Amino acid sequence: MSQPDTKQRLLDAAESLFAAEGFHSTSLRAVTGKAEANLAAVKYHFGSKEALLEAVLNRRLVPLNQVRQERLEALRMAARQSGVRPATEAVLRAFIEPTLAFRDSGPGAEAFIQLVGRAIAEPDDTIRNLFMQLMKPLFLLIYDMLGEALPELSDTERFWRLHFSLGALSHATCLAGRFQILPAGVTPRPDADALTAMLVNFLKMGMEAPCD
Amino acid sequence: MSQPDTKQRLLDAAESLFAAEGFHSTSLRAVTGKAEANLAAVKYHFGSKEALLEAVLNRRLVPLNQVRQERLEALRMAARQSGVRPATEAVLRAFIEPTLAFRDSGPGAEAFIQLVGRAIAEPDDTIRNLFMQLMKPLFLLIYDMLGEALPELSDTERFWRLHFSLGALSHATCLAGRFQILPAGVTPRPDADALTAMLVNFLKMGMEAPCD
DNA sequence: TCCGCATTAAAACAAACGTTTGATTTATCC
DNA sequence: GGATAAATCAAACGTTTGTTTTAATGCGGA
Repeated sequence: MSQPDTKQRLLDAAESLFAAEGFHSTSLRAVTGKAEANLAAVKYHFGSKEALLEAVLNRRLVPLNQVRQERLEALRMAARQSGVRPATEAVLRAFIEPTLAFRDSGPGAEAFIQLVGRAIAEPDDTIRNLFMQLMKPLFLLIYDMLGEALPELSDTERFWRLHFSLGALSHATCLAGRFQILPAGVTPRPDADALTAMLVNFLKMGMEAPCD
Repeated sequence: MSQPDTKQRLLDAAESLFAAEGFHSTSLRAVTGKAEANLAAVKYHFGSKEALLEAVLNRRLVPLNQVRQERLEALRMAARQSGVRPATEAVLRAFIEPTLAFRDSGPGAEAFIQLVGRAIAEPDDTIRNLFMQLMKPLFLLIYDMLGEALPELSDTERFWRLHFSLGALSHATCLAGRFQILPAGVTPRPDADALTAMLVNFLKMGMEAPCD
């Protein structure tokens, strides 16, 4: 049980608890308890609770963002070489597919995606800035690519439609099967492919909606 | 400054602070300080911090939900009497229009809508259940009406598309102009009518997207 | 005026929090 | 194998938290 490093165990425990209970509601004693480590280990390995959160975010978000960025850049290159605009669906898929595929890559990853979904709406400025700083280049990139895919859209429309899409995505990932309300005949936990298909299909039409 | 009742001032202060800082991050001392009331007044008037949150939610959400429910019910009646299915756009508008109009009805209302946007993704089960219990009838109603508007949609598709829509709405209300990233040429704070138009226009197309 | 009730006020409660210290153990290298 | 550094540990730090108690205050009716 105690095979990985203490540092890794702390990251795993923090990831799981921050996702399930929220950052402020999770005590360091709960983290070190779950990680079977000493309370002071957090200060030794990270320095503070906030630095621990930063490490949790960095560990997974940097590689994930790199994948998403590569897919978007590849799309941009293909569009420039072929001379045709990138398809809206392809842009959305380049962002969403790696996100949900990563979510299904393990229990820690699923918790992390849930944590990220919450970070977007985080009230605490320090935490939200921590997250937004990591997301800003990617946000501007997909905002830019949507402008290439939909040049007739006004900046304001494009900005808000992107936020609507991010809201839909983060809500879908945040819920993580914890529905209070579940009507009959509903699949509560579709896998990554099924959810990606539904989400991209939905957002593509919204993105391409004509402006009144 | 201290004109309204202590009870009202506590509700106003709690609403504002819970929305801005989050429930767990807001201390009762901050609430009573802002309300210019004694700390023990919370226990006297409400009983506990959680009961204060419940009162904050009830004060505004019950009347707002009643308006939304009435508009949805009116739509259902009109559809039954005319024999034609309700329009998807009309169903969405019946829910979203009162929500955003209410948001613009005052600073307290805006904070409240922000608070509600957060409550959907709240990690704490007690809080989320508190909120979901108030929202459940309305959720089932709009889920039902979307089924009337889009009978060819599978239950799972309808369920998830509704959640995508709620995610987009809650994200848009939660942000409340607090953007970290704001590209040039973007209107950061559209009024209720403009945001409603953009949102309904976006979601209508997503809702009506053909299934593969 | 005096009584009774609703409200407010000050103070303290135990518990939990993030943080820090200093000693102890474990591992690494010469 | 002994010295040096890394890592872990128990314990306490001072604050802050929600809650509770008890006394004081304000106020309307007999």
